Amino acid sequence: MNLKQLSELLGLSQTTVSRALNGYPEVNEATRERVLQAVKETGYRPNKAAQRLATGKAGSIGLVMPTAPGHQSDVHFGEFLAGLGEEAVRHDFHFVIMPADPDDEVAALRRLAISGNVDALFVAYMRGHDPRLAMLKSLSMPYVVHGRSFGSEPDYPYLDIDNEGAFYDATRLLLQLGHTRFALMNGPMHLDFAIRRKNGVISALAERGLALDEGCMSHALMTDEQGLLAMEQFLRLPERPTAILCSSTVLALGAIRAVNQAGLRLGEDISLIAHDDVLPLLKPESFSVPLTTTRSSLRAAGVRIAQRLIGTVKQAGPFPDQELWKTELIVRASTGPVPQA
Amino acid sequence: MNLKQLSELLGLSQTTVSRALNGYPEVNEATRERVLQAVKETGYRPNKAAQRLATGKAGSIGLVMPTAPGHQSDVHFGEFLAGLGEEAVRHDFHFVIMPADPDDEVAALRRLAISGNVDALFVAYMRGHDPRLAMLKSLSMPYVVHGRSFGSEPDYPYLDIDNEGAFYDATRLLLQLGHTRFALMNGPMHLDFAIRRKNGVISALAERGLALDEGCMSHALMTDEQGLLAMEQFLRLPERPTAILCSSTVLALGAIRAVNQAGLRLGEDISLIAHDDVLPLLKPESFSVPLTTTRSSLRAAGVRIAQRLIGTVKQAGPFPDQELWKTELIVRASTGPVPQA
DNA sequence: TACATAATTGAAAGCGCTTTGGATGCCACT
DNA sequence: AGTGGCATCCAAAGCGCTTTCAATTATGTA
Repeated sequence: MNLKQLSELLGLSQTTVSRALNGYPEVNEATRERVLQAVKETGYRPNKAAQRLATGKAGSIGLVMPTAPGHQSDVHFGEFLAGLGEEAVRHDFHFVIMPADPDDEVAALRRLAISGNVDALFVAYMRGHDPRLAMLKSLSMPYVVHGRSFGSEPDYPYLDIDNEGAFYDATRLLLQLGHTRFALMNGPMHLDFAIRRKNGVISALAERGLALDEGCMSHALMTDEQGLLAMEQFLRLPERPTAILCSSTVLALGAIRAVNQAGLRLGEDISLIAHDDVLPLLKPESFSVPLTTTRSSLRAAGVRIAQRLIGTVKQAGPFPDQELWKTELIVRASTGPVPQA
Repeated sequence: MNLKQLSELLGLSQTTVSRALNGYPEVNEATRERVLQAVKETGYRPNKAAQRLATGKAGSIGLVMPTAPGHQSDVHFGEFLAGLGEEAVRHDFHFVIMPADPDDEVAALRRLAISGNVDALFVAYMRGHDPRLAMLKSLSMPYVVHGRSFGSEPDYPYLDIDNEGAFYDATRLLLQLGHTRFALMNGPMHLDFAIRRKNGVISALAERGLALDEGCMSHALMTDEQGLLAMEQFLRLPERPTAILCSSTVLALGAIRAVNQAGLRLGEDISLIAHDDVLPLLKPESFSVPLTTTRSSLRAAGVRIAQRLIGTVKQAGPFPDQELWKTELIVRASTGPVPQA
């Protein structure tokens, strides 16, 4: 069943049927009803390829999937994708996923853009001074960045969470509980969120005249293993930190294992706050000691970015260019007053 | 730059240029060279939408992304996708990803198929007696199943690993080491791979006149947390098992935590073999006690399935309909002789 | 009542590609 | 010279949709 057949069936022209379907105002409401009814009865579905050809819109958003060892199959990627997908499916949009080595990001993104089968780009894993921004700006294709790029003029469309604020608040909470010896378990140093989280911690500490020692900071891939290693290192320090800030619940997993192995009690000897992306795999509330977290749903961010991207392609109203989401600080049992030595 | 312009530039017809580009035999080699040269110089790229319209091929493969809580953002999904993507990008194929609730799988798959923007379907998370198979067969669209469906006639195209063989071999190894008390930590009961792995263990044990007690079997989502819980339960049994088979390295993570917490030594008091999907997040060789595993790369499976799917759409030679991959049994330090009581 | 205006609808021209159904010229062979 | 067979190439017809431009009818207005 195609447009022609449908229009013949209705005794209308293809033009009118097309307009009725696409919500054009110049078609009689009664006619539109009739068309809609016929669509329901016949099960007619417009041919995507033809629509694309005629409109020049592909109905898809492109994204690069980093694929080097370590970056590979990031737990967060799937969750984010679920968010994008949730929105995309409502608009009959789909994804063009291009796998690429992180070193090839700029080129991969350009290839994707000129490939002609995407209408918009989604960009993630932002770094400080990210080289992709300049390329994106030159591209004349809508895009939204997830995160930001520290050190670059913030004149590009993005959605980010307030990483600095989150870790500032978390640090303040621990300070109020009396802690003075802090450690930060962070993601890879070049990534934007890691930079901002570090800044948040540092500025909260600075207000009390405290500083974050180099030895009390780790930058690593956010895996269980790395969390364990980093925590073991912290625990070996002569002045053992009592307050740990952790960029991911995945890292926290390993970290807590180290704490337990050392015979220490979480929430008593050691307080820990982790950032929670709301991964269904790892619920902070069901840890043996429920985790205090800064929370922001990765999936919700995916939904919102898809909205903006698709909305822009469909020219459906203006969207804010920059959005900064606050995180929630949720206190559970992994934080407690500093132990009396 | 489009076909028309390119052909005018060359003083050829669109027909000839099109054929030269698509490898048709009836075009003079010299002409073809000339065309190829011009393509290089002008940077001409065929318009995908037009090709799709003309050929009726969308150049994409569709997949459903399960999205219910728990199933959500499965670690394995991303890794598998990386494999699919790796192959797809070589052929300028992309994915249409449709998120759907697992309860809605059949309908979602049908919607995807009739949406008209996919040429082939990829289906995963197979269950015993999977209801999707009948629907797929009625669809007249190529598809490949990852895994199989226990209890259904195996007359559909699939790629699976020999789950039964893997766990049979693993069990045999442990038997040879003298173990007699076994436990199996498995994935969700309804999933095909879980059924087959259980069968593998049972049949190896049966050869020695042993059986797998109900209490020594757990079926759960493959998360760290569930691994911990299951192992804690096993360790509380009066006749504590000494040999553990584990359906995932993620489960093993939690399981090992429980072992450590109980003050037992992995590879000495308790032997454990886990199935390793080669997730970059979790390398069995870098566990504190390196893990003995049955290994099969999920990513490689993704690549292969994409090959078959794309090859079928492009009608590039016949592909085997059924493939069963052997797994590797890799012995590391988490297995040892049964402790002398 | 006559005419401008608004409300509906249609015919037809693309969008850029593939492919069918011939052309054309050239050669070898009767 | 006449014929059939090849090797090349092309004109033109779609693929199924959107959209421009124009036609038709209904509605007001003077």
